[in-house]
Amino acid sequence: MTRITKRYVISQAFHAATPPKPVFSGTLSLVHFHGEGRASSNDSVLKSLSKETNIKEAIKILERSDNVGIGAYTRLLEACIRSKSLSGGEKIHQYLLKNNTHIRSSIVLEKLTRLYVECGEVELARNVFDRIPNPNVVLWNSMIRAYSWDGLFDRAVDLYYEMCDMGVEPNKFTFPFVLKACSVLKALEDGKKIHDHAKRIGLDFDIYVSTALVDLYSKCGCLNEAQIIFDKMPKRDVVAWNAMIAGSALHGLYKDTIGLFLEMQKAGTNPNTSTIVAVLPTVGQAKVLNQGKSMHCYCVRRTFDKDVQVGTAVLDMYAKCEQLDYARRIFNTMGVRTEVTWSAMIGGYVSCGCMGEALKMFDQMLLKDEMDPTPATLGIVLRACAKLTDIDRGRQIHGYTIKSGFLLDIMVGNSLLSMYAKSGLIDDAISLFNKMEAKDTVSYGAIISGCGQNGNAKEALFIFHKMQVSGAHPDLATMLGVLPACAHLAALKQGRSGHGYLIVHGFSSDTSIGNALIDMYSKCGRIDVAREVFDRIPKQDIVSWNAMIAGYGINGLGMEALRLFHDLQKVGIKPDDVTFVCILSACSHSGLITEGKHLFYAMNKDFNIIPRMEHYICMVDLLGRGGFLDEAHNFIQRMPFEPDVQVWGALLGACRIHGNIELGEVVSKNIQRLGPEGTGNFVLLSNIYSAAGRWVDAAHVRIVQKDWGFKKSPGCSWVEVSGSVHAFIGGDHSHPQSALIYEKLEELLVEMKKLGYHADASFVFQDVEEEEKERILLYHSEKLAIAFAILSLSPNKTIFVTKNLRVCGDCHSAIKFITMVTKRVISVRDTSRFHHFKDGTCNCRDFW
DNA sequence: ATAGGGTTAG
Repeated sequence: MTRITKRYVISQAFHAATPPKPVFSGTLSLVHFHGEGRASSNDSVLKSLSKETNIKEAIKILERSDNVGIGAYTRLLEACIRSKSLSGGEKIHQYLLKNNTHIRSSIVLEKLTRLYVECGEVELARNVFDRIPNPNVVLWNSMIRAYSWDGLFDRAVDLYYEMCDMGVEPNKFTFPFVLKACSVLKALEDGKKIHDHAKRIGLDFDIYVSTALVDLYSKCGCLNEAQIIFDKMPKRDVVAWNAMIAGSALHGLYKDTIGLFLEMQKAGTNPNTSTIVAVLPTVGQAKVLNQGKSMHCYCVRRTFDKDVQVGTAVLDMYAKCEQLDYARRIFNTMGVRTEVTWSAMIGGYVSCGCMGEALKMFDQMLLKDEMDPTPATLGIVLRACAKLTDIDRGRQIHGYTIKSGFLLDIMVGNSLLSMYAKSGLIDDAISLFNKMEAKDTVSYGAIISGCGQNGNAKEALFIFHKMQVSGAHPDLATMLGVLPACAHLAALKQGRSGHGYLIVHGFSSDTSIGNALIDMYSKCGRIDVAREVFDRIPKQDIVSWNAMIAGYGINGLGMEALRLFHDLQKVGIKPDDVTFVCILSACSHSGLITEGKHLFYAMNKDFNIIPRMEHYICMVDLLGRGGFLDEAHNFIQRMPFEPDVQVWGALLGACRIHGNIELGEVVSKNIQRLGPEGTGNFVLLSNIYSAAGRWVDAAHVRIVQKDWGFKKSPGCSWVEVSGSVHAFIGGDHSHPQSALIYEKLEELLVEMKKLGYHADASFVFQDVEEEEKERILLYHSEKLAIAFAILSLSPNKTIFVTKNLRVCGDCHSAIKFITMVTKRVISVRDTSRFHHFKDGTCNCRDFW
């Protein structure tokens, strides 16, 4: 799609730049006609030929003349070629066919082939070409070149092989054409074969052939190979330098590119606009503003800046260096601006976060005549829609991509996908994804991370498997979507196999990958492996440290988290706001209240980080869990900004743990005042009432909740057994081994009771008989998952169960008994942390 | 010359 658009633009430009020319104008071939036949009839032919519309006339005259030799036709055709008169040539062709004259003559067929080549009619050219018994190398060359010009690169390469098969030896003009085609196709293997061929003929040192080889190898990523050929060139012109520079720029090698740019000038070759246009993007990528400025000066000195492409490249460089004012100034002073210029400017605003300005410019662009958005423009604007979650505009653009046909452009499709996914419209994203005909690695990456971010990790992993079957190759970014999905599901086996894949493909030393692995392993309960990964990351960044601190936090290893926080300061990396969220919640989970309070104040005083809502949530949680309910309440009231639902929710949770009904009621009034966001809080409040036996109040809360239209999401627990995830909801009978599972639970209950277990009825939130309560509790999802795991996993194996809500208090105590009865180690990950149960205790020290 | 998927908290 992109290609078609570009060609459309180019042909428009061509028409605009070329004034209508009288065909057969000037002195062309007139002289030749005089040399042959009878002067009188030829003279009249020539006269009528001076106008294209008179070709028919010319043919009539030829028809009337006797003994018109083949030369007259070939010269006529030659004239058509020079003036690119397709219609004239076609008329002659038709005349020859009709009269069956000279139509098998090689010389006529050659001229016709060349005519069609020059007029861009490749298929017609090929048709005639195939009738020539032994075309010479020049004709083969122009045919190959014609395919290349028309974008039919694969056919250009095919034709080269055909030519060799026919025993025609390529010359120094053949190689540049066919190598160019290989370079565009990234057909390295073909390119190498052709390179060998050129070597055998001894043409590989020709400046044009060498340049084409440099271009081929550098575009295919073999920069060393390109450099070797480049170094061996006896002479290098600006095109050769540009090929080398463009190759290194393409791979984002800023230093090498600038090095070549300087070297070129030292060698006495002046850069041209193509050089500049190749170099500037790497300057922008590397954000080296000073270098960019001096390149800009160079352009001004050589008046390159009048060139649209150069101007656009300079503008883009400033935008990438976050110098929007410079970029805008360039934009304003440019005499000519193309769609690319506008797109670059809009893109600059988007990456700098100025969405309003970006959308304003996009609207202005739409109002301009003869200025239509390109696929790239739409991609940029969709990114803005995603960041703003401007769904209306996003959908509008979706409509436009359908109408314009741009939806077939895979990048546009991917931008739409990620716009929907990031706006939380995962169903729209999935349906678009299913409709997309061509899907690449990026499409899969977008939908996988989209599913993960929208809480559908299972679907994410399912699509990941489909991706591998489809033959698309997961890359680094794909895995950065897959690993969090594994982490969410605690799917250790799948996460581990992902880790293996990353090692095999050489991605495992990447920092972001390491960070995602730390998170995955620590959420799968393997804090030891997480630490190993952390220690092996060659260049840790702040995210690595944060992930590791958080990992210790949810595993109840607060002291380890604090130790790491102190190590962090020793290495000289500055903690960021997220670091404090991690360390404060780590303190909270381990009951390290003094340390947490200290850190909260140090955060502002020593680290210059102003606490955000998230930090207040952590602090309320820390104080509340620790039993300092009034202090937590005071803390909220002293907040410098309005606390949100989650802050009050943290306090309500603490009221639940410590059974404080009075404060719980105050808090829940505040929550209801703040609006409908706090679904989970209804459950908490109702639980507080029912724990105290106030069934009527509890029921009332449930009724209000219902009236407001909220559903409590059912508790769900799952466990991974030999690579597949088995999920259970409370009282669930849908599992194939259900009967065995319930039998096991009854058996366990008997043993647990012998050791002193009593079902804690305060966790049953319905007013039913005691025995019924015991059953309800016994069939909680976490207990079902544990029973299934006991049946399925060998006794020496730790059982990992994951739950979508907080683990229930009765289950928490029951699991302790289960570890005593079965002598097994059980870990439960709930929404807030890990509970590692062993020998009748849990490492959360009942701080759940 | 412009463009797509990405890790940490709760």
